[in-house]
Amino acid sequence: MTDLMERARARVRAAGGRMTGQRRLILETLTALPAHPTAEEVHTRAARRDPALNLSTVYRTLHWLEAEGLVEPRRFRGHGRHDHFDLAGARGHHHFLCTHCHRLLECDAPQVEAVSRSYARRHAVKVLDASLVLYGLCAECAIRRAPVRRGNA
Amino acid sequence: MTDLMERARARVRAAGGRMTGQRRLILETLTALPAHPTAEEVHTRAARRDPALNLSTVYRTLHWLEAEGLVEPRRFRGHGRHDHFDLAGARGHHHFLCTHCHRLLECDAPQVEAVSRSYARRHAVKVLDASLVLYGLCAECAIRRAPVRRGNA
DNA sequence: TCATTATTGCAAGTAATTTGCAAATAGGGG
DNA sequence: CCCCTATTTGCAAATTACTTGCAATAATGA
Repeated sequence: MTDLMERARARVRAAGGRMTGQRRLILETLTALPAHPTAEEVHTRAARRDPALNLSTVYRTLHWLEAEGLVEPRRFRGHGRHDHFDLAGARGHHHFLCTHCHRLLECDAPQVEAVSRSYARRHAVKVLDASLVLYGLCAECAIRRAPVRRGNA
Repeated sequence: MTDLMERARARVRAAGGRMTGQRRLILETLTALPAHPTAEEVHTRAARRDPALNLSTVYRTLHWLEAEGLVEPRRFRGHGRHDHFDLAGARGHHHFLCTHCHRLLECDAPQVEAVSRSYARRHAVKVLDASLVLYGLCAECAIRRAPVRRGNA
């Protein structure tokens, strides 16, 4: 059905693995859930459909997806010590994190590609991936919460 | 002496706290050590001068520095579950991480400032900080390890 | 259907970090 | 310079987030 499911199925076959109900459920949950869930969040949500699903299975599946390059673990400021799992898509997948409400948004920043190329050229390195995280106040918080005051008597 | 030390001293006074020998030692260690040490690394190095220094004191001091905005905890791919502590400097402090040797380098990418402004304008948000991490092969690894092959019979 | 072997659930284990608490000590007041 | 008191420390135990061993379960190919 989903792209993720298809890709995962292909990897399973290729490796002589098995597409179990748990894996299917976790994959569906991953596409249903908002981006960047933690393993806990995936588990909690998936457990609504299969209460017997174990948290270790979620971790194991997530790690397997990571090894297959379909998912990428990340950690964001202000979100404790939890790993968040990001569907690994094309390059140029960036984030905006509101330092007030801690909302985490996907963010387009196509210029990052050029920044990488520029850096690679200047330092003779090979850049394979890039991740930009912007921190600030989201539109809502920027309104509700007066931004930094300019000059003040 | 160092900027970090001075700034820390100021915060201590402002909060009616105390500048203990341990704090001084940890601050000096932070400036002496290469960038991004883990708490363990700070502790191991500092313990050369004060073997009685406890790891929890290092953690506590690091968290205090974090609260004061002088240091920033980060986690990098391929570096396990350890937090690395980055001296929080000016904006525009970015990183290059070699996916082969796991070397972590500071990286200049002045254009990020412009990317942030552009994003802020387009999405009506306020961007306060930005962090770019580039992944790839550092100069040495790019040589030793043949990069991705172009066309092949 | 059956055998094979990947995958799961469970419970115990780890590693990094945090916390409670009594002992130690910085730094202001005298 | 010494004392007083609140801040900080060291230690050990606790917690958190994640991992692993192993016997039971179940997905596939024959």
